[in-house]
Amino acid sequence: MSRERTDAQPGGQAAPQRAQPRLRVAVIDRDPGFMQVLANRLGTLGCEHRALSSPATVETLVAMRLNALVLDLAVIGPESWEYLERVCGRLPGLAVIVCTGPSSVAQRVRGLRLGADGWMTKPCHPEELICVIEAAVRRHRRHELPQVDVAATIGEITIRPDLYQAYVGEQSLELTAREFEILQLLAQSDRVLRREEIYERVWGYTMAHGDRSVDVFIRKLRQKLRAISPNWSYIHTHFGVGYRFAPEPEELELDRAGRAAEPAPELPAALTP
Amino acid sequence: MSRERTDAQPGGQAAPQRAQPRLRVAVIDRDPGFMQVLANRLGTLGCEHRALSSPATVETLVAMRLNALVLDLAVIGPESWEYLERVCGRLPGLAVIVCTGPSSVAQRVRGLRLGADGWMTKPCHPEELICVIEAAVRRHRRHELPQVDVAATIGEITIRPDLYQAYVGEQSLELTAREFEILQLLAQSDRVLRREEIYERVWGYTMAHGDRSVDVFIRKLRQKLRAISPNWSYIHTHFGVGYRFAPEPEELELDRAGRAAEPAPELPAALTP
DNA sequence: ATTGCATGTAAACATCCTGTGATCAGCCGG
DNA sequence: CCGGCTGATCACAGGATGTTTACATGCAAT
Repeated sequence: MSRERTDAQPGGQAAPQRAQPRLRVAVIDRDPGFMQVLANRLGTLGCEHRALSSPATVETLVAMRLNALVLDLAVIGPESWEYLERVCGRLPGLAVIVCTGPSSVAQRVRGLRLGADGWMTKPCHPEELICVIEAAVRRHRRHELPQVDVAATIGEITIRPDLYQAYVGEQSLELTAREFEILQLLAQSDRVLRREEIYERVWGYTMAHGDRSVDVFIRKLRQKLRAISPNWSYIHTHFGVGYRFAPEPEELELDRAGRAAEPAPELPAALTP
Repeated sequence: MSRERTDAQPGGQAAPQRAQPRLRVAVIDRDPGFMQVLANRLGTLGCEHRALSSPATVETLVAMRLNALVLDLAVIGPESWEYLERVCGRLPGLAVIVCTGPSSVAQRVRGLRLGADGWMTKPCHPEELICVIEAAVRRHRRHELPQVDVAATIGEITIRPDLYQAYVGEQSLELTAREFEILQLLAQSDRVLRREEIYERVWGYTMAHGDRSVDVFIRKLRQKLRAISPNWSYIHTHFGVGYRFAPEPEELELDRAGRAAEPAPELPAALTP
């Protein structure tokens, strides 16, 4: 049997233009005039912005939950390349624009290769810089899952993004915020998700090697799911790979001989010859 | 039957990284020298590239299944803005880089607002342009994988990258992660693969001399394949060389005289349906 | 046919992966 | 300030997986 969903996602996007959360931008620079003008303009556009006159630690940047970072390498000093690399490596979802004084082709190439999304040479027009930021963020945003705000029922579980909670009938699963986000992500994907993928999408930055957080949350989810909806299994482990969400009624019936393992869910479209 | 496959993967590591299909880039420009240099460099990087000296229709661009488009507005002429808008609107997944002569801030702002992902001013260094292309494409690719991983059926078995598993009909082969990766790699290649090659692509590093791991896994694969799909043979040994994947119905009846061995698979030709 | 490798097969062994429970630190409202 | 809740991290155990070894078999060249 195929999984039942009450609300199909709108195939093409378009329709549910949900108000996008305001852009969060940080600027690491020291030119007061430039910062002032930029701040004004960003404010007008409705961005939350923050100005820093010295490099922030990666952890700080993570905590700020930014969409974009504008960076003058001159402020960072000699270790600016490592800094850039660290930030881009740890926050793959962050749009990083280097905005700095005159540079050589080699420097620009290096910066972009390390993960920067754009490079503006000072002096530059604030409006143009803002456009570059917007262009970079636009790209990043496209990859966020088309957050569907409509409720969906899968198996016995109803997911209510508007309430940040899941239910079986009237009964709440009492999920915490993070638990809910993981459940929602899994339920939206029809495939095996690797831990790194889950972590990156939910936590917003790259998973450290050996981190078990995802496992622990999966366990909590299973616990709550099992408690409220026994004789269904929802989250399946793919050993050495990751987890996959698929509601399946418990087979009370035992193995007829070699047990046929779970059949392959049918393919989405009519691909394949 | 037509097997669909992607182009050979660019060498490089494998295990943690997923194999990415080659980049497809088109350039609309008229400067022969510039095009030449760019083409060389793109070729070296393993990109498929195509040069156009006049604007292509949106339909044409769609048909080319591009990842990135480099565009000199001067080539388009007066209606370049509408053209840019049309292309960006219709192909939101395409990275568009405008690479054109001197311009005003207002023009660059306009271009970026219309949806361009980057703006390079000519004359520019080809390497820098390429970095900008890569930066623009980078994010698009990050989560685009599910598209690429289409299921393929070869012989009796169906390979489902989204589930990290292979099936015959509804029945799973119960492959482990590594077994699946090897099967997938073999099935994607239409040629004999040396052990070292297999090892390097799947394990991600160089095979130690005398390591038999690949053999052992091939054995396990054959075992599972035979169990679930008898009277087909899939993995063929090339003595002193390596292994080759090719589904072949078992010949029950034997040799007419010297028996013609397996007929040579038709030559590559322009494969694909 | 005989010899030297290359490969197939099977089992023992070592390692890694995951599930689980417990503990600890930070945050917020009372 | 405290208590309750959430999320991070740890240690351990059991099982699944991957690696290595040893021996049997098969191929190719002398």
